Amino acid sequence: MTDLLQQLIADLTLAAGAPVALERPSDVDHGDYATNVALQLAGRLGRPPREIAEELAGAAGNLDAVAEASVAGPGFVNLRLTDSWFLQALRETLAAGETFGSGSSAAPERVQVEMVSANPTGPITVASARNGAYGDSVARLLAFAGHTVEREYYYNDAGGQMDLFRASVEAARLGQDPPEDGYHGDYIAELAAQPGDPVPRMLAGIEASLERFRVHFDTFERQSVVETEIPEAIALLDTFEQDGALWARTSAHGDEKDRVLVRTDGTPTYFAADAAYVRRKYAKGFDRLFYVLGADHHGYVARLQALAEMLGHPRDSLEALIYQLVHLTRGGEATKMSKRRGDVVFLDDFIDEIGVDAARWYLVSRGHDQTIEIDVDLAAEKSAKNPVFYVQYAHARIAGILRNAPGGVVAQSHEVDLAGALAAEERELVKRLAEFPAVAAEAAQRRAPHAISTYAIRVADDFHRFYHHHKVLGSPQETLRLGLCAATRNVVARCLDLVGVEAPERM
RNA sequence: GGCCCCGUAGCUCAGUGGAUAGAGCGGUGGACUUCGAAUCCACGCGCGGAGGUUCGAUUCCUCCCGGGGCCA
Repeated sequence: MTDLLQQLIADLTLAAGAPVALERPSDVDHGDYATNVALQLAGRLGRPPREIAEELAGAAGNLDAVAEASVAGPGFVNLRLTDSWFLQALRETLAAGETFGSGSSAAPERVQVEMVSANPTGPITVASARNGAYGDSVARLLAFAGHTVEREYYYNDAGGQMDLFRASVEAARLGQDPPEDGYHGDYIAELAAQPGDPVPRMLAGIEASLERFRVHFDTFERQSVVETEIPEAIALLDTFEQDGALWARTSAHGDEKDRVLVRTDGTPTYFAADAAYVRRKYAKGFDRLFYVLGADHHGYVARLQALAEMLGHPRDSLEALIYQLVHLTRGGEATKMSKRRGDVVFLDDFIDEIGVDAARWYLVSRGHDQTIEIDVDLAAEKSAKNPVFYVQYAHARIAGILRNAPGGVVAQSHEVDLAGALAAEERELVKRLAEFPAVAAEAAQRRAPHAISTYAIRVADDFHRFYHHHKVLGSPQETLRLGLCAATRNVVARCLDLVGVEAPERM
């Protein structure tokens, strides 16, 4: 929310005597902004909503920013704002520059986002790519909101899966079939062709794929290291012995049942490693822990939160971000997603087909609670029709206009001024840009990067419409319109960055 | 059997209490001697079903139906 909008809301709240929320009416003829506060107050005050609305409209009409305030429908107050308000709003976004919309968090935290975390038994798949695309965008949103963010990748370097993986590579070296349920595929043959432990090389390959995908990790954590701290973690938990095993009393902390930590034979469970890992994370000083998990892991959330609580942290300071699975189809037929059978779609192949920008956009432009269905053939074939290019084109188009500006210079924000009445398309675009801080704040709070891509399309839409109707260079309003272009470019570039997509100067 | 997610336009999806529910793709017809036509403009169809909560429900609650997932 811009300062100007906040000021307007504060003034209206004072006039109404109750918190006012402004919204954009679906029909612009209703005004620039509207509020339903009279409808909400009517029940509480026992008065007709229209009567309250009339009073509020009268008070609002006296504000400098308001050109016209009217009552409509059952008790909405519609506001039309003055051109000078729009000018100020534009100046504000220009003056903020790169920081426009940032720092929305009232209480910045140190947070860790743990994501992907696939064991290095094969290349990253498209399913894991959704984890990375979503997790990384949430991390970007959180950082933009003012939090300090670390991205971590966690993997099991010592379990049965890794033994099977190494055995599969070894079998390939000897020209034998892989063990039962072992791994195969071209990548196994490639790893077998090189000597030594294949695990570090596999991990390096995964990291390279993710870097190419613009998902960067600050830290890599190994389970073999975490496991050494199991005793310290267990000492801090609420435990009891039964049937010769050691249990965590997770049922007293929101989990559906208690969990075994140490089996009767003395070996720790995976859950014990989880406990050590959670303890280690908090010990590093994080206020909040994010686990980005596929929907098939939703059953783990309660026990992880139980661990947080037993370790003395609020259970909701450990947040699981659950995303639904990706279903790939090829020519309308479902493709199998079994990594061990080697018929899965790898991230690198996916990127080769549709590009990093389209891949990242596609994987976050839907709600994380929504199953994604992607026809790989269609995505590749129709990439030029992908909305991501529509948004990128708006950026490139503006870059072109600004290159052609006299001297290549755009006026400073305070030099931007009105030159006659603003056109409808100009007012709509300014309003759209003014929404950005609220959109970014809500996207961060809801951990919902798809709100950014949805918004970016609207910005591009408003800009293309503005551009089509109004000449920028050489017009009497050149300075103002160049300012509008520059402000739009900043917002579009920021939106693209928040979802990991490049903002091209030329296309 | 228990739990989680989802049913919105022909298709893929936005919309977590407001006015006439929006985009993209696909379809039809228009707009380039003009700063970038990868653009713009015009035209159609829709909230799975039944109750409840209230001034008002696609949105919140209950049940049912349908799709996906996890656990047992």
